[in-house]
Amino acid sequence: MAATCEISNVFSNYFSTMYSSEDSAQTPVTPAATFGADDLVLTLSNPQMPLEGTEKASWLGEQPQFWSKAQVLDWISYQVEKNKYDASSIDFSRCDMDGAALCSCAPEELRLVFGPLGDQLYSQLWDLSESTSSFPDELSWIIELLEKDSMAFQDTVGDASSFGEQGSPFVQEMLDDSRQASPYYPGSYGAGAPSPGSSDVSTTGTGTPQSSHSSDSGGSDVDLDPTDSKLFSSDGFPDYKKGDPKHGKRKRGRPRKLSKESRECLEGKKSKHAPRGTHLWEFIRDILINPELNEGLMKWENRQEGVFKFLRSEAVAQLWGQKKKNNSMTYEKLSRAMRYYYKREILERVDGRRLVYKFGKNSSGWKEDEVASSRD
DNA sequence: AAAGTGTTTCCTGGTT
DNA sequence: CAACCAGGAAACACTT
Repeated sequence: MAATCEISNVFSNYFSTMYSSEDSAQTPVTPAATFGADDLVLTLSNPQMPLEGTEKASWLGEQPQFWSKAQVLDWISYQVEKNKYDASSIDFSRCDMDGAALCSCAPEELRLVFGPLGDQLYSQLWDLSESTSSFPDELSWIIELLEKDSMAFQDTVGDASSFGEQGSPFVQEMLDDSRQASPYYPGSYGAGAPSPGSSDVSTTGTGTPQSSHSSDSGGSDVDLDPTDSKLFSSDGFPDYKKGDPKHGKRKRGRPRKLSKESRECLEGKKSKHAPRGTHLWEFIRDILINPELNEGLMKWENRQEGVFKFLRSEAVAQLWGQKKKNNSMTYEKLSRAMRYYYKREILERVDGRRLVYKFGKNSSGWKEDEVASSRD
């Protein structure tokens, strides 16, 4: 039980860190601070990573050959940063190439453009081409993070979970605030969210912290400037889910959030992040096929048939929300999206059983043999 | 730029 | 009664 909690914490911590790195989009080049050892994990777990600044690592999980020019640049700057290399000696004018071009470079060419770093880049490129070919999702990152963080969490989890257990709105608010104030707050949600698992069900609906009324998908938390979010939380701007339903008929459908203008303004440039295969059903699948992580969140009812069940529906919804940078996600909404899968036969209906779904013929990657083969 | 896709948000009504 | 389930509608973020 405690273990379950910790795992969930780590898991959600993973997501929050991973996706909060996106928040760093608008931070001015933070000097590379304190990353320790493993680069991959660091990219995630240390959101301060100056890195490409826009996303966690746009190039990750994709084969270098398919990288766009932007991804190539991201990767290069990542490598520069990682190696503490003096970027001034790089001829960036010659970096204007896409992945295919990059991959076709001979080591000497790379050396020409990047100097001593060239060799490093060349071998990294090879590693990546090999590893990414079987890198369908972020699971291995979760695992790595788990390994790294589980230690640390042993210490902190006690405190963290006690926060959640109290479920004090103040604590929640604090956690939220601190996250607002510092998007890099590690484990922001990790500490607060999963424990809501205990409180989640009871506080459903209203339970959404909603400090920043979020805004799904794109570099969002960032969309709201601090003042706005203050407005939102205190006196609720559109405040759909806050408590005054009876007040004035809401319009049907999804309410507008921020104007595109302000969003673009804050996003600055082209932080176009490709959803890249991370759909809800894949997210669900990934939790399920990772027994070390899904404990307490979901379970297989019938592995062969692809029947599974939500154990902590709200907690899963929260995680999904984190992934989408939308902390007002609820199981109610998540389940609506799940129901859309019936028509597309990504899921099959399992009636009469609450919280139970079944993968359909248009889903993949969950069968045991598929999982096994993707693992090595 | 318009369409299409995949949600997200809301809502009404029914079931467990 | 709360928590779910079913779907319709419409808005939205992104991609094509």
